[in-house]
Amino acid sequence: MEIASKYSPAEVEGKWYEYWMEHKLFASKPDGREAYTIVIPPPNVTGVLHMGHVLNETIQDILVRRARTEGKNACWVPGTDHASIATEAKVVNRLAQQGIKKADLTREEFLKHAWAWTEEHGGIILKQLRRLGCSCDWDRTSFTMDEKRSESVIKVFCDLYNKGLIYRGVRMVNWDPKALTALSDEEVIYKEEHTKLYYMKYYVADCTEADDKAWTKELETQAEGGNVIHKDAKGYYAVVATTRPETVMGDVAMCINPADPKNRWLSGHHVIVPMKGRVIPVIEDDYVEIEFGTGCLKVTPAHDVNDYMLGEKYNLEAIDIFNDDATLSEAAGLYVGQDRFEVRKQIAIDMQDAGLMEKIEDYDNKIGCSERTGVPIEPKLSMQWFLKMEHLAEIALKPVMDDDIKFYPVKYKNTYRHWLENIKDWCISRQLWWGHRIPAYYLPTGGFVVAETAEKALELAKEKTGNKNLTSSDLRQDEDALDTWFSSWLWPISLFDGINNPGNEEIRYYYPTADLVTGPDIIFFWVARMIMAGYEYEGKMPFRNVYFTGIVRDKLGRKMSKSLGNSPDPIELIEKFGADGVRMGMMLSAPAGNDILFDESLCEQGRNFNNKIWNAFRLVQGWQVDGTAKAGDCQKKAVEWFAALLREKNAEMKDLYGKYRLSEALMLVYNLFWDEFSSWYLEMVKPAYGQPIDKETYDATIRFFDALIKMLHPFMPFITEELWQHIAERKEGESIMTETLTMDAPSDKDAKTVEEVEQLKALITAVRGIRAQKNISPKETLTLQVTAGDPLAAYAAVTMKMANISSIDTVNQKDDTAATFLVGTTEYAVPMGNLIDVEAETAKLVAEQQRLEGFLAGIEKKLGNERFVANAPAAVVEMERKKKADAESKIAAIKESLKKLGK
RNA sequence: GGACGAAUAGCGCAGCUGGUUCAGAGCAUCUGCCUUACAAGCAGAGGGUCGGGGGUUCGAAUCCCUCUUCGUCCACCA
Repeated sequence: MEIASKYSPAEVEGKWYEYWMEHKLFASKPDGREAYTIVIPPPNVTGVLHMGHVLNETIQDILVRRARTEGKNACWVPGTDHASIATEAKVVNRLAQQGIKKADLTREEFLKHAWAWTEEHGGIILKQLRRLGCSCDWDRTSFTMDEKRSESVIKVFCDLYNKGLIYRGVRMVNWDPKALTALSDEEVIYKEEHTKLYYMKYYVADCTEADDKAWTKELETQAEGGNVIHKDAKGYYAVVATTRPETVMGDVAMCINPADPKNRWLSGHHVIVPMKGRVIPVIEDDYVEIEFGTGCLKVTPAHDVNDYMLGEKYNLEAIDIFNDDATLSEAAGLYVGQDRFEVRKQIAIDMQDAGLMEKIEDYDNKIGCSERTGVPIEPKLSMQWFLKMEHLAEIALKPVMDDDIKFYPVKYKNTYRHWLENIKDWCISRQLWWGHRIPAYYLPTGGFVVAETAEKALELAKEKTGNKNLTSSDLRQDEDALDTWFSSWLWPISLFDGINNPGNEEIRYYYPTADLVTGPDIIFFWVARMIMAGYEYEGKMPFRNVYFTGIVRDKLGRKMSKSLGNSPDPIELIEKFGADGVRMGMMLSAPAGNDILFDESLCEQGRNFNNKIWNAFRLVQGWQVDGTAKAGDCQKKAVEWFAALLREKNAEMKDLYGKYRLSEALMLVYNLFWDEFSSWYLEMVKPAYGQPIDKETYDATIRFFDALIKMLHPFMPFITEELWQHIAERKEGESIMTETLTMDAPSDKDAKTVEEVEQLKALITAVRGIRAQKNISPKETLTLQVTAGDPLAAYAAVTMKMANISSIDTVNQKDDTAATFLVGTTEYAVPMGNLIDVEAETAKLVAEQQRLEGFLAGIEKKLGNERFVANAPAAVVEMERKKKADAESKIAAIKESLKKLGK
């Protein structure tokens, strides 16, 4: 059968994925085997595959497939996340394009649109995962808002409420004026921006005659370290620096530091809010930084977290001057209905015109922005639901600190600890419709009940009010939905229905899951909270190991983004290089925790490797097998060596997997296949053209090939499955995927064999090097001379074949015209006849001699150092002595050779 | 402003508790080859003194201090 010289992924990938699906090879049910579970970090239901997913999912697939080769019952559960803000925003946008405003729809109507959108776009990403070869148990596909998951969320909400961990209250929250919802602290990202610092005049409202006299005097003396008093035609004034002049309408006080000498004169006075004209008190608190701005702080409790704290402390009124969309409200009294940023510009102009602006400076500031919509968040007082975190943080900290749950890389333990130790209550309500609706029901008489269903709520309501005549229409369910992460944090439990159906067979079998693979950006959002929920609801960790991937960047180190256009479409890459090639390209440069600089050329390398495997197979597959022939010495030695090498490398692989050093594991098997197997082993056993191969060697080669593709399978599932069918007697329904890879541990003898062959390779390479230097064709046969005691004598047949040597002669005297070289301390010589270039050969030897003499001098110096000999361990000293002896004998050999050359 | 991490061949990286894997593989580069498995390949070669400085030690890429540069996270300086 003629096989193409180039591997064509497109022809095999689809076929095998179908085969795996058809035979339910990814499916898992609890059984007697050890479970290996991964739950997918659910991508947004309406998302599409990007390079970050490719990295993440490839790693998970490698781990899952590896677990299968170890004989474990591997279960990878896929699913998607409803991503409330992101999805709702997309739906709102689409409706807007159709001329529909969300405000004009009822909740039910809106949700109908949202579900339609979800069905239209949902699951695209899951289909794309199949192209990548992901071996998820698709029958288990879940959605954070499907029935079971929703039920779990509501149950947990009620439970936490009943435990007193959930409360409702008016607090300062992060308000997203675009999405019109509160956000958790984690959803706020800070961006550096160039802004202005406005210095505004607050005239003193209550300047007495005595004040005037005293201040006038101080103004004249201008004493160092004394009051800094401002006065103009309109009177005395304080200067307040702010980045947000538009909030002056909400000012209820001015605050100075009691220890601030500059502003002592203002103590106990009142000042007039510019533009607004309201008279406000000057209060004193050491929260105010003396050195910042003028040391005077305007206090706007409704619009700043810290001002809010001051407001609480000094019992100040909070005037909310913004509407939900961050336009100015009636309460502002000025600029009503205008946007906050327009007002900022306008009020600055107006103040300047009114002589109320002292100056404006440039200022670099950090602005908190909504993670989803990108708009600057507005600190806002509002009624929200919160989850107390103290207890949950406590139960989640210890297991990570104690390494019950291991983080890879470990540096994230610090990050984790710091967050948990400084945690604040979690704002879990969102003013959105797309999500799990909060199961709180308000009573007509005030107050509320929390219950899993409307029916139960009614019962509770009757009890609470004592009114038996209440009907469900008297109750009004809370309009808010829950934060998306309030469902994601249950994912490892809810996927196995452990909330609704505690202690069921599946949760007992699959939980705790084995490994979690995710990005460090969601360590707080998701990882930490899953750990909390895991201990709260299962009493156990949700996963044993967390593998944090890096961020995928382009080769210039920039984040991949749509706007930069530097993010390749994974599906296009797969079409170009094959899924196996893309997977390998991704893994080649993806050590845990480091950012990945992705470059298409890595996929090319992956594709080339596929081709290499393919061609190695073509070679083996084309051999004629002679059942009666005996294996030659060369073949025997080769088989013996490669068997030893495989055992060693397999053990190394195991170690690397254990440390989650997957790129190194891939590199190892890449070298093993390409260099050791293809370049060395196959060349050793390869029969002469047109000749058959003996059965013994052939069978061994097939066994090796089989082991190699099994080692490769987790990384490159498609090509390995394709080739496995040709070398194994596969029955319908069987797959390389479910084959276990068993191999003996390497022995000391293996180590010795491998080491000998390393020397042998050095010998062969040296001969080839001589050919390259002297321009001797590989086809031209040479002879080799060695002085007595050749340690590689047992491999003579291999040497002769690989270096094209006709005879290896043990001699006392090397040929005068030989090119010589050393392997270890053994000197070899290749007689060159008239091909020898005496000058070049001499130069080479002299250089080598000089190098060795330098080396020797270093060692002698070391050994001459009494303190070294006295203090260093005996083994180290012994080693140095051996090095010295070796160097000396090498130098002697070179001198001998030089003499032969007449130098 | 804190905390953490990183700096090793042209590039992206590995080098665990100091001395035989010690200066490493991969890609790239250079030279020679279309040798009938593979030019998406084969054979061979060059290249770094381990960010700077100081210290500990018989001995430092490895431990300590310091500086520089980058990155990440956290933080209420309006």
